[in-house]
Amino acid sequence: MSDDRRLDVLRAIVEDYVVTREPVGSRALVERHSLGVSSATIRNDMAALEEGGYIVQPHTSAGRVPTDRGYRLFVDRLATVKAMSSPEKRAIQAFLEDAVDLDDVVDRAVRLLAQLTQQVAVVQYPSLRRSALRHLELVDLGEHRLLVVIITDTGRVEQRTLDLSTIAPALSEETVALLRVRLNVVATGRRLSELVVPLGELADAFPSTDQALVRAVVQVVEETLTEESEERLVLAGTANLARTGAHDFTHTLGPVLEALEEQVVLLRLLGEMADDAASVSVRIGRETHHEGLVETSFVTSGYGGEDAALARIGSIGPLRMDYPGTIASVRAVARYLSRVLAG
Amino acid sequence: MSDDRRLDVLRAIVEDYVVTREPVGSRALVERHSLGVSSATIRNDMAALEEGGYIVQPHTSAGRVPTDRGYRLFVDRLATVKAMSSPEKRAIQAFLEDAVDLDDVVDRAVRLLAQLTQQVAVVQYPSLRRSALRHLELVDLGEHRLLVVIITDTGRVEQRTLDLSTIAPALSEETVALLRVRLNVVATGRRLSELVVPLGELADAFPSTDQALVRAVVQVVEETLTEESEERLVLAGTANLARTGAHDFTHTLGPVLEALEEQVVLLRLLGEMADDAASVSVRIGRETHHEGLVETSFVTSGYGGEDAALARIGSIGPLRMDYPGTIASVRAVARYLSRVLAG
DNA sequence: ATTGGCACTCGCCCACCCGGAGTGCCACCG
DNA sequence: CGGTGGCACTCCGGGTGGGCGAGTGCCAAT
Repeated sequence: MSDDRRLDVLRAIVEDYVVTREPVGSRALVERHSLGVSSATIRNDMAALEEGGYIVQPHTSAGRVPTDRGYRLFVDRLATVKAMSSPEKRAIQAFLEDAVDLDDVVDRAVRLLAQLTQQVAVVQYPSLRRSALRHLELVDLGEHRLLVVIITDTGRVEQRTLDLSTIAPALSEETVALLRVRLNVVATGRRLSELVVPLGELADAFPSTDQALVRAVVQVVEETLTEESEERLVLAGTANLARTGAHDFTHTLGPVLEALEEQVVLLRLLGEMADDAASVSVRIGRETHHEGLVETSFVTSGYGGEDAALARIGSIGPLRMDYPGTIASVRAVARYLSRVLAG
Repeated sequence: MSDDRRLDVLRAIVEDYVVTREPVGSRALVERHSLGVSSATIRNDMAALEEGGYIVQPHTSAGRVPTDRGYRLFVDRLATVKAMSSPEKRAIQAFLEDAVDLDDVVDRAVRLLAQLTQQVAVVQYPSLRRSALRHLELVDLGEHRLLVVIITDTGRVEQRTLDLSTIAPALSEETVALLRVRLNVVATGRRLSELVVPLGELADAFPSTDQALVRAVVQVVEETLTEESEERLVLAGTANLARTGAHDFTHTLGPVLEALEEQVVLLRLLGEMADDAASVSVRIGRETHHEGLVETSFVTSGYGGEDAALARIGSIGPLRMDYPGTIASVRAVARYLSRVLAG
């Protein structure tokens, strides 16, 4: 008995099931794929695949459906990558290049990916922690309030206001100006990891009356760069869930929508997937480790950095999604997104 | 025949239907409400109400269901306002007051409203156009790029970057500083409507070499205050659509989700509703003028201004929603949101 | 105007049945 | 020993038909 053929059979089952959304039987398989053997042989192979946990039959006397494990084997060893056509590539690039600022780039990327995959797209904002700082700005708002603006080399702008009424009741224009200059000297062009120590030493250079102020500002900068670092997510295409695959979810898609609204869940998942070795990472069904997502798969890719990615972009769809196509789309958008951000 | 009783009947039908989600018949009505007449009489009234277009029966020999028109009459003349309990009020206020900045306030408000109504909540960011300016900041980013930061008295911060390479290749520190001071003198504490003329005159006070720069900056400020003025929307609770009322929508909830993703649609609607006289405005079914929303109703209220509202907050749910409850929740959250923003 | 009564209409539910797709197994073959 | 044709069996899905019950409209009586 040939192991190769069994894998061919699994591949055929996945491919057919993705298209028809119906359990696929042995006869249909030999008709639609040139496997060179009879349906009886396929039946034997199917029994073996079921034994191995790669497929199941919903009821006796029904065709087979891939399991999570079956999909996993499919994406790991069987999927043939689809290349994007040149016109598609050009369209993606052109669409992203037209963006006017970071918000616009992210917005365009997420809509584009939702459109390409006909699923739900997710884009994580470029990490502040891994970005380099371009500029720090302090603005005295009056009423003892100081605005801290942080600008990164990816174009991301983050702001925080700081209430100084208990710390520095009298805020002198000169102190602010001096602090602004020194902060920028220390911080510009560096990443957070290279920043903690120098920032900590900064306060020592100021007169004792101002040290509380300096420490407060430094603390806000550090907090913003760490706490909020992975926080922002943008979604698009939730309507695709209802449109294409209302029946892909056994009950309703309520739990899925809930999971998507809980950004914490997605952020944790994205974090886990960043640790995966490959550039494109796939989580199938239970591998998402979240109740609401057991009937979905999540394909993500890092973007924005040569060595370690700045953040991730991904697509969420039903278990029976077009894995090769989704992987190709996610990879392509990630690639061009990186290019646009670098340029 | 008493017109009053007919209205009572309509009210009873709406109230029952909202709870049971099933067509309500004459017998059930007299049992559950003390109308003091027999079911036969109710049947006559129902026939008249159907004649008037307020109710319909899905099939012959079924109970009656309110029409859009029936709901409209209900909210206009029949709904008895539910007062929020004091503990509820206190909880709302406390929850909103804990917010740390504008983004947080808006985020909390939208989640809170989604939770209270068990529907989809929408919050529009405070209008830039109607806000007063607190501060304008210019930051030289190098590489011929200038960052313009606009801060309003509601705490909203908006930023734009400006490419000056074609306008002012050599950007002097002094020019920027001078422009910053003058911009703030002119703009601080004013609203856009009071701002267009003075901003336009600003360039005249600069040497001719800098006028192009000044005009570019002024233009960006004006664009940001107008174009983007109503742009930002935040949603929450889309999962509630699937949870509570999967069967409230004849086909799927796909079209509804699509409409919600098209923020343009919601923005137009919010704009229209701002023109409505009352503080709380209700759109029922077709009144939304959007195909995807024909099976939903939209309850909104302005917030944040004594005379003209800064922006709107609202809740979207199925046609058969609890109108009095939703109206009460929307009004309450709007009120406390206004209070928090003003304080 | 209101009411009790009554004939009538349908939608819903359930039970039943049949066809067809698909399986597992077995005996047979190269 | 793997592959194949054949066959009995299972069981889902869909279609049919009948009874029930909720609800209506109408009418004659009060």
